[in-house]
Amino acid sequence: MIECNEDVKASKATISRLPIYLRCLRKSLEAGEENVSSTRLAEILKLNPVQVRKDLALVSPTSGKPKLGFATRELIEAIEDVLGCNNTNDAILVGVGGLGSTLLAYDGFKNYGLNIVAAFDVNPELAGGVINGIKVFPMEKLAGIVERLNVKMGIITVPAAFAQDIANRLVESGILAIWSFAPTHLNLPENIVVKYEDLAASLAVLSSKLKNAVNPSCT
Amino acid sequence: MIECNEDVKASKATISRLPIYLRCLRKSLEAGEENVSSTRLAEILKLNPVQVRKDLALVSPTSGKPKLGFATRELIEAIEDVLGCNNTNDAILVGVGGLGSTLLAYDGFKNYGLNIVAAFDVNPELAGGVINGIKVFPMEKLAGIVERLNVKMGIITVPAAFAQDIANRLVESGILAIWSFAPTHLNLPENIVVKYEDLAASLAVLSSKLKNAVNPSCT
DNA sequence: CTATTATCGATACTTGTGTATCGATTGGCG
DNA sequence: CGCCAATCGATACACAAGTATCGATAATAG
Repeated sequence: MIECNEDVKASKATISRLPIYLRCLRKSLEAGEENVSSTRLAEILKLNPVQVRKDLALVSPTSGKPKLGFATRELIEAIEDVLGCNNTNDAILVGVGGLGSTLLAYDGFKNYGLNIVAAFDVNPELAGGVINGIKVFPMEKLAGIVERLNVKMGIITVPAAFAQDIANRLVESGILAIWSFAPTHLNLPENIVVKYEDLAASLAVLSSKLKNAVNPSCT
Repeated sequence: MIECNEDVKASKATISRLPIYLRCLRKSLEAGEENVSSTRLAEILKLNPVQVRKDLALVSPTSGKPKLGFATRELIEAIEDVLGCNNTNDAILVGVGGLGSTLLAYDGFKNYGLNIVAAFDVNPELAGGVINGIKVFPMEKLAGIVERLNVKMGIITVPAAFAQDIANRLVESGILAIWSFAPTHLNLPENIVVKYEDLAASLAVLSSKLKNAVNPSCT
C-alpha cells in the first residue's frame, strides 16, 4: 500500500528543516539560479553551512559539485520526494471554527504534500457547507468517510475541552496520526502518533529569547 | 525597566515544556490534588519522570517532598513566575485575516502572559473594527502606537509575500521580537529575535513519524 | 595549461538534551 | 515505634544535534 522511494534516514531536526530549504530553493529557482551552494543557502537562512550541507547530503541523490553547489531543480525534486514519500498525504479536519476554517482556506499545504479531503463539525449548521472546495460533514459521517477514503491523518481544531473526545473518535475510525491544535494533552494508544501544535510553547521560547536579548544578566 | 524575579537558566527544551506542565497542573489543582509528584506528571504527559523532575527542579523555589511530591499551587505560581518574568507581555498583531482574527479571538494567551494590545491591517475597511476587545488600526498608526505603548513584540499573520515588508516596518517602529506565522524566511538585523511558527515543518515531522509507524522498514 | 579558489564530503569534536541509577529523605502502615 | 515504599536530588552515562577542520575536486581566470 505504502511505498517508499528512498531509504532516507534523517533526524527529526533535519526533517523539520527540509520544508524551509524547499521554500528557499523554489525562490532561488524562480530567480533563475540553476545552481545553489550550501554556503549560499546557509547565508540566506542564517544557518551553519556545514549543517545545511549535511542535511542536503542526506536527501540529495547526486552529490554537489565543487565550486558550483547543487542543481537547484534536482534538489527541489529530491526534497519533494522525501517529503512526499513520508506523507501519507490525505487528511481530514475536525472543528470548522476560526482556526479550522483558516487551515481549510490555506492552499499552501499542497506544496508540502498535505491534502485535506473532508472536514467535520458538531454544529449541524456548518455541515453541508464547502470551504475552499472542501466539504463539511456532520460528525456522524466521520467513521464512514475515514474508512472509505482510507485516510490516516486527522487534524483537530476544536476547543481543548472537546479534543480528547474527538481524538478518541478519530482513533476508533482508524486514524493513525493526529495533528492537534488544541492546547491540551491527549491520552491515546501507544501506536498513534501525535504532534501538538503548541502555540503556548512557542510563545514561551520566544519570550525567553526576548528576555535574554533585552536583559542578558538574567541568564 | 525590565525586572527579573529569578535567575532561571532553563534550556529551550525545558522552557517549551513549562506551558505543558502548567496546563496539567491547573487541571490537577481543579481536581483537588494539592500535591503532585513528578512521577504522576510524567505518567499523564507520557514523559520521562526524571526529565520532569529535572525541569521542575529548575523552576521550583522549594524542593519537592519525598513521598508527596510538589505542592501543586506553589508549582503553578513558580512556573507562572518564570514565564511571566520572561514575558515582556504586550504585543501587537499585523494582518487581520483568517489566522490573525483567530489569534485575536483566542483568549488562552492570557494564561501564558501574552497580551495583544492592538492590531493592524492594510485593508482600510478592517481598520476601526474591534475583535475580542482589540482595536484594529490602519498601518499608518503602527509606529506611533508601538512607541507610545512601548510594545516589544510583534505577531505577523500576513501572507508570505508581504511578511518581509511588514517585518521591516515593525523593526523600524522599535519591535524587538517577532512571532511570524508567514511561511517564509525573514531577513532581519542581528539583534531581533524571531520565532517562526512553521506549520510545514510540523507537518513534515508528523508525516515522517507516521511513515515510520506504518512502514518501519523504511527507516 | 596551470594556479586559484569556492565548494564539497568525511572525520573528529563539542554542546545540548534525554535517560538510568544511586543513596537520602520522609510520610504512611503494620 | 520501626519498617516499607514512594519520591526526591545528584551524579554519571548515552545519544542526538550542531560545529569545526581538512584534504579532495573541479570550474574559472590568467
